[in-house]
Amino acid sequence: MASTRPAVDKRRLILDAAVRVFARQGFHTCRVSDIADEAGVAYGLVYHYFQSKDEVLDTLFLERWGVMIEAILEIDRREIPAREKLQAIASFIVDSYRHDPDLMKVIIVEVTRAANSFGAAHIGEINRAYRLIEGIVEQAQASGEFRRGISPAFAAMAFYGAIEQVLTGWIFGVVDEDVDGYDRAKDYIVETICGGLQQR
Amino acid sequence: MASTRPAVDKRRLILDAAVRVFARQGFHTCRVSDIADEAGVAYGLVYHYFQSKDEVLDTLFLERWGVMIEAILEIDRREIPAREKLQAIASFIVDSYRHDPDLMKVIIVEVTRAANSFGAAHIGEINRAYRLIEGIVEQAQASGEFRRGISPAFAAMAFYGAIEQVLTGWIFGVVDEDVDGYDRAKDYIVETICGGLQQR
DNA sequence: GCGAGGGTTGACTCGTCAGTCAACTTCGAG
DNA sequence: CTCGAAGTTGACTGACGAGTCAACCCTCGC
Repeated sequence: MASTRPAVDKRRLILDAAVRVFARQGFHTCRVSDIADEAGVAYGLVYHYFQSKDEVLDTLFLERWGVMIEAILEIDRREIPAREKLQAIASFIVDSYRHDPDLMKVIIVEVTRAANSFGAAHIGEINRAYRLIEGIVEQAQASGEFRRGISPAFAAMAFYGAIEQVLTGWIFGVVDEDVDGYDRAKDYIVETICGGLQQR
Repeated sequence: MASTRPAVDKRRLILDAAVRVFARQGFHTCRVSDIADEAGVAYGLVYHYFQSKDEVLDTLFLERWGVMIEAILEIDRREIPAREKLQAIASFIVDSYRHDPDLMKVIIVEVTRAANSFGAAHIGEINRAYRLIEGIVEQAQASGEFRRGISPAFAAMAFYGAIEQVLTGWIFGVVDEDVDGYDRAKDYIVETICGGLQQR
């Protein structure tokens, strides 16, 4: 019963507190002391576990983005139509938001879309996700499931951009998030990107 | 010949310099003195024309966003199919980027997608644009040009999100911007959103 | 040529905050 | 019980940068 680890993982406590603080105030406008206060630990402890304020956000991003990349890879391995793969990816991302809106808000607002600071630093990781989606579209075009003539790279951007925009709508609070709203959103996104808006 | 105005409009000079500085360094990481240096004016002059650093960015955003809203309104007045309206809007936004990439970068990165700072402040203006696009989709669904079953609000987000994502690709420098790249991009976006990826 | 008002200057103030560090506490091993 | 290492504390420092302000310079009307 005597565990060699401390009862509570303070490092985790700090990371979780940072998510809430970054989501509430934004990375640039919050102070490190806000994170420490929120976590209920001393100021200095943040610097015991992390080299800098930046490293806290880096850690949060890399942790979560890694999980997402893994999920996309797993989905891509399945033997299902491309449309269902895209549906599964949209589902995963929307569910990530449903499960932890603060974390997704931080990742999107402070990293994925921050061209001058963290976005530039993690551009490689971000691109890996795009390219995986691109690959799915490419293969579907080769197999005849998707029509040719639309660049897979642009299709991937349109798809991912549509998802992020919907999340942004929730983040900004301009779209209501009722109970079934999340599942409807997934369907609308996939239906728009795969099926198109036009009458057929 | 004797103009009552000074030969050069220093206020304009400051705004234009701010665009370059914000684009290069980001709003939070640049100093007011960087703007003054870039404009070739004294530090204090920035505060002669603007109440605060924030007001400089607010001004840039409101100026440009107003022009865009006007453009969308004008396009919406035309008697053309919805698809062509969307094409014209995509065209306008992409051309805005082509004409002044720095300004568009600043508006997207620092305002449109900044949920905690300027985005929240200008949420009303940002929403006006979404709702205009939403209206176009709604009308097209009523007229039978677009199929029903996709929420116009989500369609608008998907459309606008796709555009912003492509611009973001250019901003991050992950998509090459060759001469005809801009026009191809417009077509891909509209073709994806209106026609869909799937084989028909 | 003189005075007034707007335009322009940049040194300075003053608050803020990331990061440091020396001291204290906890706990397990011997 | 004792020692040491790891975990934890928070007061302090040093840099930095937004915003102020008093003085300076034009130019134009009289």
